[in-house]
Amino acid sequence: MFSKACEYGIKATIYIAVRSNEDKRVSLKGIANHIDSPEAFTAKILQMLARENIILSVRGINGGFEIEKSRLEHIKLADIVKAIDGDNIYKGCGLGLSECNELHPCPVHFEFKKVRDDLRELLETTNLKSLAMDVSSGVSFLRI
Amino acid sequence: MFSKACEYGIKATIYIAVRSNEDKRVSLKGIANHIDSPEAFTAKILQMLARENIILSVRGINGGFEIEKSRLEHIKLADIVKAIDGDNIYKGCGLGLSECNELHPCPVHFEFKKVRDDLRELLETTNLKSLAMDVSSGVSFLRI
DNA sequence: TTTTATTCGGACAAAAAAGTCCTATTTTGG
DNA sequence: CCAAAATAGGACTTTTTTGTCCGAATAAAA
Ligand code: FES
Ligand code: FES
Repeated sequence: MFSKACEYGIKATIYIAVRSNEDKRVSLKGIANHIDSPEAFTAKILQMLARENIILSVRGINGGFEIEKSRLEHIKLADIVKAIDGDNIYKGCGLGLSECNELHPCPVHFEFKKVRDDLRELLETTNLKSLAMDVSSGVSFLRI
Repeated sequence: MFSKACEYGIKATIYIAVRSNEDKRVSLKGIANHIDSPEAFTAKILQMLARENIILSVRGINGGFEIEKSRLEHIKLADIVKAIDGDNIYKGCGLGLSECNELHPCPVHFEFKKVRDDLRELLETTNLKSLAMDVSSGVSFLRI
């Protein structure tokens, strides 16, 4: 469904959100440990997210990653997915035709489109704050 | 969503179904042309599908691929996807946790599960015959 | 000012997915 | 039987994804 990079990106961002909500900044090492991801690879993904202004990175001692608290509920899962995997999952044809086009549909188009639109809806409406709250309260988990 | 191999596999199988429904057997070359896929790579995928008894392969002159007409409506998209990509798309966690478990859910589990189950439903209920009919009647297309 | 803890970024390495090529095998028509 | 036409399958190559390493840049603390 999502690439590994995107999975790590989502989990990392949620973890940063959890800690930012407690006014804590978190280091790469802390992130990689909490989401159980390869550290150096995670660094690359965090760089992408920082360049896209989804997270904020701070260099030097006591540096790390954070997200402005007030933005938490405005950042959607879709922002992260789009930054890492692009929007093919929303827009692309499920059978790989060059474009998904109602007027030239592939055999699964009409059924597939529903599922894809539900996924898009999910990603576009789910915000970081609620995801972070669930993790904080032990309702959901980022690893194992 | 699906691997390239799986996309080719689905399209190839639908095309074989179209022709089988007209009591024709079709060659690798014919398939690759009609679904616009790399021939040698498509051959590998057809071998997999033949080993899984989803399609029937016939060697030698006038050989090719076919599907028993009476089976067309009993073969589901899910059979093809499972044979090529496995069942991770049905069963796996959307964020890559080692397993998708209600009792230890990832942050997107409850929303994601709905979409995933809809996809599973779609794949498990869509049969080859109806897909082939749509292509035959010009309602849907296998290439471009 | 120096040391230390941190991210950044480029180059590299490994693994997986996608794709190619060639020979062997099978089948049928001549 | 022999030649031709087809799939089977193993070895190989290319591309993409995933992952590692290390030095440079930065910022705070000592
Ligand atoms: S054309 Fe294939 S999903 Fe729309
Ligand atoms: S635990 Fe992640 S989708 Fe179920």
